[in-house]
Amino acid sequence: MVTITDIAEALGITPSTVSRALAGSPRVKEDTRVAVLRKAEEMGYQRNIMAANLRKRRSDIVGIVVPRIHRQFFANVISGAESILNEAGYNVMICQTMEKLDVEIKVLRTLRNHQVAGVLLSHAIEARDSKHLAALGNIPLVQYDRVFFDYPGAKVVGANCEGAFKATKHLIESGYRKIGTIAGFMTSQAYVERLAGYRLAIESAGIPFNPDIVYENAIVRETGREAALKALEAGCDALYCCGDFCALGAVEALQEKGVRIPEDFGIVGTANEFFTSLMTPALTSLGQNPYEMGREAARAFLEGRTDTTVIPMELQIRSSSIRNTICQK
Amino acid sequence: MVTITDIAEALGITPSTVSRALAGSPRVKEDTRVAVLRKAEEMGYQRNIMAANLRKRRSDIVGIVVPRIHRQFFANVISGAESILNEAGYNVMICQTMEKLDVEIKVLRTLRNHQVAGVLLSHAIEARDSKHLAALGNIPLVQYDRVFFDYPGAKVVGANCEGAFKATKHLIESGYRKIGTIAGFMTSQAYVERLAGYRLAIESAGIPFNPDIVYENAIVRETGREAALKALEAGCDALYCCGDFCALGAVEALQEKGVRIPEDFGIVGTANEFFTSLMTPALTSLGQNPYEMGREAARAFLEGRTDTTVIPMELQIRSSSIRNTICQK
DNA sequence: TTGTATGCGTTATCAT
DNA sequence: ATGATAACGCATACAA
Repeated sequence: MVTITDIAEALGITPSTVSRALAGSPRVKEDTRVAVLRKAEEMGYQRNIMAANLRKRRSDIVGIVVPRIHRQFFANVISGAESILNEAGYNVMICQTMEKLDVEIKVLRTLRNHQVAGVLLSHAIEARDSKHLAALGNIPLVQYDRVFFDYPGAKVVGANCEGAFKATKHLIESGYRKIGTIAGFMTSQAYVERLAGYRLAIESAGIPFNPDIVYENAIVRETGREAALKALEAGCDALYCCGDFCALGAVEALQEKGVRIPEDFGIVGTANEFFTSLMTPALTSLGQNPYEMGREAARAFLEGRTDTTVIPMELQIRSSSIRNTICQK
Repeated sequence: MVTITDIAEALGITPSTVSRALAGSPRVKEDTRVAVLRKAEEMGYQRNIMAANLRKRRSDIVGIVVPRIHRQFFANVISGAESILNEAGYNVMICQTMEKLDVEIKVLRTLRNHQVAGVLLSHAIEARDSKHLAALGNIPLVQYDRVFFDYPGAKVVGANCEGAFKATKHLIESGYRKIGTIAGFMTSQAYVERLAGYRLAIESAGIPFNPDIVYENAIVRETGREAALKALEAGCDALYCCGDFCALGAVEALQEKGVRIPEDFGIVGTANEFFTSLMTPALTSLGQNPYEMGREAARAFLEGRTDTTVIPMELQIRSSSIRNTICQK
């Protein structure tokens, strides 16, 4: 393992100068700079990142915390963030919380112990408040997607309210009459806002908001099934779903009951996961631009922002929400 | 930031003893051990991993290199590996190569510079040989899924030959006659073996192997489409596909041509991605047990193995390869 | 522009 | 069982 001292000796100068030359400091003569660079190359020098980090009391790693890596949404956020961070010379450490609070706490402690340069976080469903985030100390934190607004610092969120409004309005315009919603967990602001957007669309259309057809705490396939069956019993003919997995469950449960989609019942999901386009019928879904969200979160960290950035959401209209012409009349 | 020196001073002992106590060394009296532990807890001590790693000349991080995080297969490998490594006190650094050789080289250099404890790698498609792996120096390497057999060290692979054999045999038993294969890249041993398994099944059934209906270099959706159209023209009535994405492309291209699946044409994919169960018809796929593969790769690292572990593959039979009774006659 | 001196926090070797 | 001391490789404040 060749060190800056080795290079210094080979060149008859001191490690300090080598260090400066390697760091591109202006306080070093051009000649010696090129000499150092060439020698370093020649000797196969590789900077010891540990030593540098210890000295600087900060690592070159940025932690990215996601609930689950399996979701296309988060995989895309990661890729987006990585694209920006790598360019800026940072490396990325990806951590999954599996939606569990205790894992999230453990993960944050690990990142803190590693003295990472920053953390991009979308909290676990189980995390009901922001208390545990303080464990990061003064490490810059950017919250994305699922954020706690009461915690200071940069945030990058989707236009949840606006998006859910568009999605619900689309269902209304498709001719559905009694539109319920699978609403997720009210402990998370993102879901609260989606519900608000849903409500706004409903009321804007002159329909009274009916809390009986708001199905909270559902987000996965199985709970989506249960919610859909309740909605059917309550006389609904459409559902705006806060996620694609619960929407999938809803579609399956309804189809098993002989309900035709979209003729009898309209469904819209959220996230625009890859599988939605392969379902029968293909699922209309509210896309969240995760790649762009990841890039924005990374930029927010790099620029030391403390404000909130909103990423637009786009409704990808497919078959599950379009009544055929006969029904539309 | 509280250090072992702080704890030592508070207790009137030396940093050495504190270090030993914290490390659980047997060379320290029980009383002082508990005293140190309690004091550390009380003062909110967090070990500085940088310093420890610098001193030990080795980090507590294991690098996991994947071509793309988006694939369910790799997401599951990661989760499996993580489950074992976290338990053993390691942290994980996930790196995507995007299937590019230059990115893979860069990533390996980064991991080396970080002096990671080990690397689990599935190489990029673009990597045609193992030359660049030497850049890791003496960092333990475990190759998984896509491996170079000419490079020494531990390997964890799927039972590709056996799996492809089962998949192809299944198509034969379903009554298909002219079975081609979308075969992937012959630069990768995994695909070579799948092709071998396919051939073995074909020949075991007394059918002569026909290289004209082997479609190489296809692996993504679009190339799968192209291969399927060629297969159709060549008179095939079934395809064993080395991946699920090329199988998806094949299904789509055939359906657009009015070919009915499975009645007219049988398809089997590989990897058992989530979306395969949602397609119409649902895609039969050869599952690779990625979670288990990740766990085995992690164990291979922990135990310092240098052999090859084979993970069985399981055929998940769905609609795309089962002819209805009328056709079967 | 370069050199000198020091310390980042830990672990390991040696001595006691 | 504990202490003293050095070293891991680098970066910076200060001196020249």
